[in-house]
Amino acid sequence: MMTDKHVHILQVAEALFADKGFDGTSVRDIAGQAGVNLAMISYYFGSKEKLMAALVEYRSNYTRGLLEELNKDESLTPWDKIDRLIDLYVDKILNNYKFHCIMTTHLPTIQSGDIKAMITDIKAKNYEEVKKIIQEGQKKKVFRKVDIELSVGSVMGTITHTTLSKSLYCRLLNIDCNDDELYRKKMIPKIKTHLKQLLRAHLDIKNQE
Amino acid sequence: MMTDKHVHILQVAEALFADKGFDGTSVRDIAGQAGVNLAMISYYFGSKEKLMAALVEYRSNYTRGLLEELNKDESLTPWDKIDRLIDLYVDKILNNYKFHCIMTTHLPTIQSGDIKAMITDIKAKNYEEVKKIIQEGQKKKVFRKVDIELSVGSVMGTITHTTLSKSLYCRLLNIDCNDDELYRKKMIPKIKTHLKQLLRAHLDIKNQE
DNA sequence: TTAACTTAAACAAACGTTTAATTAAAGAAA
DNA sequence: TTTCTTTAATTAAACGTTTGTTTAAGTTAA
Repeated sequence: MMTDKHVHILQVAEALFADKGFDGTSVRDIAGQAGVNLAMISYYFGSKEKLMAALVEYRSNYTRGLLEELNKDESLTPWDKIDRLIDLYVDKILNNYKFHCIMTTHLPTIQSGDIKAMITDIKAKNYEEVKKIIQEGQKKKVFRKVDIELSVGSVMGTITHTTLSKSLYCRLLNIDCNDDELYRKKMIPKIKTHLKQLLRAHLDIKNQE
Repeated sequence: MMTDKHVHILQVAEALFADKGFDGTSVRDIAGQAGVNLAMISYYFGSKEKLMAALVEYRSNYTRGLLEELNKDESLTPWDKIDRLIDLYVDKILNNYKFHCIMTTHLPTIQSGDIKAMITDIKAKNYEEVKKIIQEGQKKKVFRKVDIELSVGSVMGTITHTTLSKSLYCRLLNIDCNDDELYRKKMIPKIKTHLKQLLRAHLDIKNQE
């Protein structure tokens, strides 16, 4: 059972893991910052690794639902779906960038194969949903032939890059690196515009060569 | 002074950091795998963090030289330069992906501000070189107006994504995840083709809307 | 009264670093 | 070359912390 206290601990752990990494965060850090006794973490989750697994599961159930919903909507054109897809991912990642940092950067360092397989599963399933959108566009002769795996990779990679190289973009755009709110406010529309322009050129069947 | 032994330790540390992260790798691990005494790491580099700084410097001097050389070559058209740029980065990152993993994923977890600033500096300088290429193409009316920062980000992000989500791509392409050689052999041409197609559509002034 | 929750304290193991003793190498004087 | 001296390189052992986890006693709520 997941009480409010469980969730609170997960949220604190999330912020710490994102900031200092899995190994760089001690169970004492988490307990201290969450205001609970040290032993509660083991009592609640079993171990530090299982806490991580619980965090991943807690955060990952949400996205797939949104993707499946988007795919089912038959009133949308393929171009509409691409635009919504970009909006969805940019918002999701930049607004939960702490969790996203963990998923992309810190999880590979975890030695537990179980958790790694779990993540790959989640990514693969989300990828399949996006693939359907592109294939539908190709079937309707709106999109041209492209490398689907890497087209998805370019979208994900671009967004990830803006979270991983945040300090670089802050410097390029003259933003104070500690002002998260401002960074999101400036970057979210910028990334959306760029990705939509990029994919419009990339997918348009009129740009066939 | 950098002896062969220094370099050997750096290479061992690089592989371990890439695999298990900075905090996840102990100085004892490094010493053991490198076949040197534990105390030698402190004796040679001063501390674990300074070893990391030495590693970054050792690996980073190379790339900028290549970029500057590419930019000076006036016999190349902007499209040629884009193609060479992609070849350069894809080869560089996939062939040194261990180091690249450290740069992108593990370094943000290091608490030392000095090293972080060092990395941001390196990235910013490399970015400036790429920016010059795109601006030259725009000046010659070959490239259209695009978001330069994020266009570079899409290239870097795509390549990074293939190293960070290696296990996902292995599954999608039915490759044994442990066979690094095969992964590189299949992915390098695949990424190059995709990125060249992507940028051709993205940058071409004829696709102006 | 029973079960779930919470705690302070203790556990052994692993951590990065330092110490002090020893060996190897290099240079100068014989 | 040989011997002596000085510096550098290397080592095993120990340092004091911090790590994740467990224990056993205590509290709360049903």
